[in-house]
Order: sequence, then structure tokens, then C-alpha cells
Amino acid sequence: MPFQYQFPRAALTVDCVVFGLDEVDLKVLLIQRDIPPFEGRWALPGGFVRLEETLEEAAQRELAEETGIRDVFLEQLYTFGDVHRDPRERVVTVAYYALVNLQGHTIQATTDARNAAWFALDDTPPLAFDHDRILQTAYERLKGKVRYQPIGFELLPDKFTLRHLQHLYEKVLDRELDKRNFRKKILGMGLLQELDEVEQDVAHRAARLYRFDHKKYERLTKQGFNFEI
Amino acid sequence: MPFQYQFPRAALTVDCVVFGLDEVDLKVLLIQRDIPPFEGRWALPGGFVRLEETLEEAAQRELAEETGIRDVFLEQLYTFGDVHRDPRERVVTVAYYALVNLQGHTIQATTDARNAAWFALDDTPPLAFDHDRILQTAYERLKGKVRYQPIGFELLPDKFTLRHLQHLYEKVLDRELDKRNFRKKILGMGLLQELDEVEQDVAHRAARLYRFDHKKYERLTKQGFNFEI
DNA sequence: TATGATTCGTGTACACAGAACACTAAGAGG
DNA sequence: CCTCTTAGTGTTCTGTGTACACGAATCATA
Repeated sequence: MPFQYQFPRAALTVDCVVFGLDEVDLKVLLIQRDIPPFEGRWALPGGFVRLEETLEEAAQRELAEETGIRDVFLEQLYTFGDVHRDPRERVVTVAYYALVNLQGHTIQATTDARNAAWFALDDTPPLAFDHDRILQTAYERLKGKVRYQPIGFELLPDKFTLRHLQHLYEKVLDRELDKRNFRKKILGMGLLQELDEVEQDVAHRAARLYRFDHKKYERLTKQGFNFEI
Repeated sequence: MPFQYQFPRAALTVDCVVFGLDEVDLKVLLIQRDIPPFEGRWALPGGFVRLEETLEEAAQRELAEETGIRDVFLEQLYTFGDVHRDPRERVVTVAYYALVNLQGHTIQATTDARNAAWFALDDTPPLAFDHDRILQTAYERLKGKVRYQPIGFELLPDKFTLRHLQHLYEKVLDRELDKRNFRKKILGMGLLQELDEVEQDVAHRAARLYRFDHKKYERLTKQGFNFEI
């Protein structure tokens, strides 16, 4: 036990709520714990913060170690510090949420995790610790933030159709949107590059592909532009 | 050195950005440090988290100990965990922001603080640690949040005039608002109780006093009502 | 008590954005 | 060539944000 301190210290962890989108559902990435406490239960990927890494680095590292997912869009969510949230001892966790394109990442369970899998948001098992609450908080944040920041594009591949984009917003906001109004609004912002390509392998008329213009968004934002859906 | 752990642990602190409003400015409460590091420099009130208290309890306790302010509106802001943000060792801090009515609280420096004082937001001295950044983050959060949550009322006394309220929003949002439009909007929400009282000791026609109806706000919020200015 | 200074409290007109709504065109597949 | 599915497109209406000015009330002072 080589590390000694004058006062007792809480342990510090990070946990990640990773959202992904497929053709059907908004999903969240969970791992099945391989060690106590809550052995066998599903939980958010996460783990202890090391002294030589920032909180975000810790989150990215744990995500890579436990699920194989790397270099994702990650944003701090909230810090959960209830006294008894971990049955072993005082553990404070800094929660992050991540958005990934489901096609672009293959997951693989590794360290400390028996298994890793995507779950539809409305079909998650009971989670370990206070992770249900963390997940709930993350979903609310996503819902709120997607409307005034173009973070949703992280959930899509680089090239996408307007139908995909609308589908994304419908899943995240959990309500239907009008096609014409949606297209008018999103195209009116001028942040989508219209490509000379259409989607492939569909059994009907193919839709045009678009790409989100990150650079233009950066430029406009500095000039006070406000993204809003 | 009685507290030993298998792995090294970061120290965990809380810091508070306390906003207050007077007739002229939006202000922030700072303390002057009485101990190294940054001895003599101004800083945000805050301190170490104890194992038996939640993060918010720690924030309220430190605030009371260092400035004498108690039982305020407090909300978590962000957790700052850069590796070298404290020159001594790794310290992760959970920052909170608080809103208080300047008339309602008298401040007094106590533990660890040589002095405590209010500073106009655009006239703060250079702060210790990364507290300038924390303050900046808190102000941006306040600006964003005040528009869609009625938290601003925490900055006012229980009874206030519409001019006070408008003045608050102008200071926080840092722009002028139209009097008639502001009144129309805020009264239209039906969240203000019109009192049978007017302000006292003014050298002109006295304005009517109002009170924010917290209960009605709670009720309406549950029914999906959205506050927005 | 008359006058001046200050703030209170109020309504309308215009521009713009959000919401509702349906049909033709294109392409795939048989 | 016929059918099926989705792509792509405009207009109208309604409500909300915004700009804007003046008479009434009250207090201080001469």
C-alpha cells in the first residue's frame, strides 16, 4: 500500500454514455461486468482516472480498453458524487457522453468486461451502480443539445441523405418531423454540401448525398450564427 | 499519514462561482487566499470534499465557512481536471455556480481566507489556479441558462419591480431589452403574482411589486410548459 | 401649491418564422 | 410497361418577435 495521504480520499472514475444510431433505433453501448461488485450486470463503460491523464483522456482510454472504440466525439456530462453510489467505498465519477456512427465502429469487449453490446434506448437492462440515472441524464442532455448544436452529425456517416438526417432528429427528439419543413430549414442554414452522388443499393429512387460542412460552421459560429432546429 | 491506497489518488475539491446583482452590476464573490499556493491572490471560494458529504454539501459548507453565505441556489457547472491545474499535486475540482440576492446576505471572511469581497464581473483581478477559466465558464452558463429557466429570480429579493427584473436580464445577457416587449412577455407567462404593494423610498412614481410564483412554475413545468425569455 | 423632473404603465403595426398540407418525378423490380 | 416506393418541391396561415411614443403618477423643490 505505497500511496499515503494525510486525509482520506475518494476514488475518482469516469463513465461514458455512448450513443449510436442504426436504421431503427437510437442505441447505447453497455458492457457486462466481469468483476464484483455487480458482477454479471450491465454497466456503462468506465474506470479509474490515472494521475497523469486528464479526465477526457481517461474517458477515451477506458472506452478503447473496454469496447475497442477510439477517437470519438466526447463531451462532459455531469459529475455524480452521492456518498453511497458505490457499495465498496466513496467513488466520485465524472460522466461523459459520446456520439458515434454505428457503421464506423466495431465493438469488442476487452479489459474488465465480459461482453459489450448495443441496446436500444428504450430496452436497456437494469444497470449497475447509479448508471441508470447517468444514462437518463445523458439522454436528456442529448435531446436538449441536439436542437441548438450540430452534434447529431457525429451519429451519421460522413455522407448521408436528408432522410437519414431527419430520421436521426426524429429518434433523438422522439417525435415526427415534417419532411418539407425539415428540408427547408436545414438546407436554409447552408451548412450542408450537396454532393454529386446518390445513395446506392436501394430498391427505389436513390436520394442525394450530403456532407456536413464543419469548416463553414466554425466560421459562421464566430460571426454569431446560431444553429437551431 | 494514516490513509493508504493501492493506487495514487487525485485530491477532490469543489469551487463556487457566486453571482450577485446590485443596482449597478452583476458581481462575483471572491476570497483572498491566506495560505499557499497563490497566497494573497484572489480566488473562488472552495475546498476539499470530505468522504461523508455529497459534492453539493461540500460546496455549501465551503461557501459558508469561507464567506458566511448559506443555503443558496447552487447548481453544478463543470468538473475541471487538467493534470497541472494545481502546482502542488493532481487536484480535480467540481465547480458549482450560485445565485444570491446581494441585499439578503452579508459576507464575512473566515477559514483560510484573508478577505472576501464582491467584484464587478468585468473588473475582476487575476485569479489563482485556473479560476479565471472557471469563472468564464460559469458566466457563459448563466447567460445561456437564464433564457430558458427562471433561475434569475434567485438574484432578486422576494418582492421586486418589473424594472428590477428587466435590469437583471439586461445585466446577465449584456444587452438592452425593450420595456414594453419585456413586460408583455414576462406577464404573459402568468408566473408573476401582482402584489398590492409598491416600492418605497423612490423619488418618483413608485412601481408595483411582484413575486415569482414558484409553485405555479412547478405545476406548469410538469405539464410541459417551457419558460423562455 | 405650482412647476419640473423622473419613472410608470400601456397598444399597434409590421416582418418573419414555424406549422400544416399533397402531388408529381424518378428509379428499381418484376 | 406496369407497379411500387421514396425523392423532391411551394404556398398559405397563424402566431410570435420587434420596433416604437406618450399620457399619468408621484416626488422634490421653489
